[in-house]
Amino acid sequence: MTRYEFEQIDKKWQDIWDEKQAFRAEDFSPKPKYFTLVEFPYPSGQGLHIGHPRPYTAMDIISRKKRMQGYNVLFPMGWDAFGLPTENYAIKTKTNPEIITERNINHFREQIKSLGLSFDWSREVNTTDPDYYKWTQWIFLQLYRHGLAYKKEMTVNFCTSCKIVLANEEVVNGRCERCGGEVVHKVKSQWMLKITAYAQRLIDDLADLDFLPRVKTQEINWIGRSEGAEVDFPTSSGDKVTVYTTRPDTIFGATYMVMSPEHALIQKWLDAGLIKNADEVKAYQAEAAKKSDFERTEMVDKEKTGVCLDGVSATDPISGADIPIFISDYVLATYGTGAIMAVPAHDTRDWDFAKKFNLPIIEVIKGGDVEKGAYTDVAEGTLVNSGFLDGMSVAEAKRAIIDKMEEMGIGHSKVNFKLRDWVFSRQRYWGEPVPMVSCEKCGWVPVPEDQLPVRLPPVEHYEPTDDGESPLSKLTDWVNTTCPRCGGPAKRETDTMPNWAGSSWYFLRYCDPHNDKALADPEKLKYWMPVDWYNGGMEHVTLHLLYSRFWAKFLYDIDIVPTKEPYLKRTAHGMILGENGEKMSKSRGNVINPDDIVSQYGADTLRLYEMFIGDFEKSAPWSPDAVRGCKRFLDRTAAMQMLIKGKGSSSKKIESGLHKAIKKVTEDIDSMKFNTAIAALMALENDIYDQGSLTIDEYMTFITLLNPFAPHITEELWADLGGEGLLSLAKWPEYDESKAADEEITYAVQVNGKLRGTVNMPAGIEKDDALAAAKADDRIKGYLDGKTIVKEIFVPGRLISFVVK
RNA sequence: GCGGGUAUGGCGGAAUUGGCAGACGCGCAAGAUUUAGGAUCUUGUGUUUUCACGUGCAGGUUCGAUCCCUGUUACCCGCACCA
Repeated sequence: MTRYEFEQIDKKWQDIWDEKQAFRAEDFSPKPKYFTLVEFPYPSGQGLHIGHPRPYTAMDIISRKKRMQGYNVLFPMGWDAFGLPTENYAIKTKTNPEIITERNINHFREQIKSLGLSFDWSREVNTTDPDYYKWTQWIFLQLYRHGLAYKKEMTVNFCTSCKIVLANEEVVNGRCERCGGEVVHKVKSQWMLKITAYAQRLIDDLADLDFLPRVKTQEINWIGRSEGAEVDFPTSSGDKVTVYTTRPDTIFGATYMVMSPEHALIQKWLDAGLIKNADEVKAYQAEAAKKSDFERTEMVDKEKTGVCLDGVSATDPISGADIPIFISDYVLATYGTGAIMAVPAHDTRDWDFAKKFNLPIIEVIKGGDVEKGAYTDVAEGTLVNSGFLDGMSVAEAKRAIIDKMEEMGIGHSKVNFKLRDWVFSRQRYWGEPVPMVSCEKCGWVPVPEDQLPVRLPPVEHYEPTDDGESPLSKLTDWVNTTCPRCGGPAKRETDTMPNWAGSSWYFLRYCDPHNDKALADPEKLKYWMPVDWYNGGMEHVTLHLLYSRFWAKFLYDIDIVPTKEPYLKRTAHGMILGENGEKMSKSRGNVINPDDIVSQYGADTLRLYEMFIGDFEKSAPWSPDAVRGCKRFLDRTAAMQMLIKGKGSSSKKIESGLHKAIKKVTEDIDSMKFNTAIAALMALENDIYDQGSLTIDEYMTFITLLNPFAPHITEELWADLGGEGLLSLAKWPEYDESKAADEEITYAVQVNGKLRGTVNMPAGIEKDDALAAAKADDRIKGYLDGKTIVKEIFVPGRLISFVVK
């Protein structure tokens, strides 16, 4: 073979690897284990996107190299197959989603297999398989038993287009993350998961993990921890209002209080007739309730609105000052206590509000001009107008005031999180049924574990009902059941789980995918877990990644899994954009189909190009021309065998080049710098062509280094030239520093910081000899003649620099 | 507004304890070969006629700055009234 004959060899080697089960991970092997993970895809009807192979190939390269380095590698693949697009397609075509899913999976599997990825296909999982979702339901029951799943009547985000309830994480700029539809608030009874109970640990345990810094910061910001205090303010009604503040030190500057329009006490005061301007207050409440999330987002930076309560006021418990109470939608009911003390001098939002409503602004921290704007610096400035706090720094005052409040019994320090509990119910068909039964006498009763899985029953219509209930609710035969506790009449839960459920634990199932007694054998989990390296998209950091860490931590707490964190290392890939630099989409007409590239240039070309396209972490535009450059490189690699002469080493230059390449490729794979690893191999190949010959041993090493990137062509060449066994299972080359050393090094010579020439010198040259040689160089001489050398700098292996006067 | 990031030829991108800027690939140009070629091979390719100038912009530190410091501009991503 003198070029990459992909038409003949791609399929051939894929079949051989399959047949020999070359990439099968072995439970309990004495070799060191290595668990590499890619995010399993949602098998959509569109088939594989050109973006999919990028992370898959990257992790395949890492897995293949690890395998060749003697590791027992677990590199699995599966299907995250519950979800809305399938359900919507089912509605449109009146086809069973199960059938659509099977068809899509088969198509995806075939496409993925055509890329020659070294997955252990014997461990394939599918979230929609009852043998799989039995355990998703089982985990839900454990969460329920431990008080971490609860049903709650609450305001939820509802996508008007998908007709589905969304988790907070699924609402983007007030719109549906998936379809962009408008999100409104609805009050519904929902299953919730208490992820907030793990908020602190989800932050703390990041410290020991090898996650990209931006992944860590994004998770930390999303969880949104803040330290402050809760303080009780007495009111003229006799009720106390508790506020949350991160700036208790500024309490002497509190000139009014703001409560969210939804605050329970407002309703109480209205009912008791304490509020004289009740009509105005009610009107404001109604208006606030009407606003969708999108409108509310739009409100940011717009003028503040609100209504002052006439008839109820509050008292500052420290200063004793009487202050008015407002309601305003800039205070959220869902964060803190739903009420704040407003300190306009030192909070921008309060300042805006105070200016609009002509409220007093009292400076309590010196350092700014509070008539011009809020002074919010906490690092500098001292307390003024604050009684016993005067003269203290912000940090000192915080401590002092909290001590005082605790002493008085009116407040205490408090940590709050932005993270909310996870809305876990969906009123849809294509998801795992929530395994709960509602009994008139016993309330919510879990389905006994021996009755799992609660299978999705066949239905005739997949549309959600007009009242927003799941299609399952129409199946009276299925809904009506008996209570597992008392045997009386009961109804099944008709909500299903969100598509994040099955993906929250799939990596565990890979360790033991066919177990029907447990979600996985504890011994196998102990052997394989944690995942050593997990690569995925940045878009999943506050969704899937956080959810699955939560589940893994819970399962660790109840002794199901052996590690407190599921993933040791997390990296993220960039997107592949269209040729025009825009995101690929049908409407833009810039979509590239991976099948076309594979059939036109071969799988190895696609793999190589996606790795060569640019920095793995960044997005990069597709270039059809550059794809051909990669094909050319592979063709030249095959043709290079015509240059083979003899054994051993052909020249010092190629020997050292080869060893440098071993080092470079090995290190670059470990740091995901695939583009420079490939560039190094291309440069070496150019050097070999320049020399005109190489030995069989050198050639074999070269194709071994290339194998993780281009497994088909290198496997074929290896076999052609009499290589033993499969190249994919051969030994990774060892780097030998002594062989990588050059005999001669080109030194750069500078005079007064400017490059004036280069001089070749023996590798081990001493400083004095090097300086003498540089001074003797004709070109350099010209710059030194007639000048005094005031400084001589020698950087071994790199440069010589003269400073002259 | 807050948090994170980026800025280098015609294009994608290289270059780290500060040491030859532009590796590698694409594109382009000339030539060879070919019936032909979106094939292959060879050579050249940052700008400039020269001096010289060049890593978003303006300064600074240094013998020496894409890299460190100060200021500034543009763009991208995430969050967004979280008290």
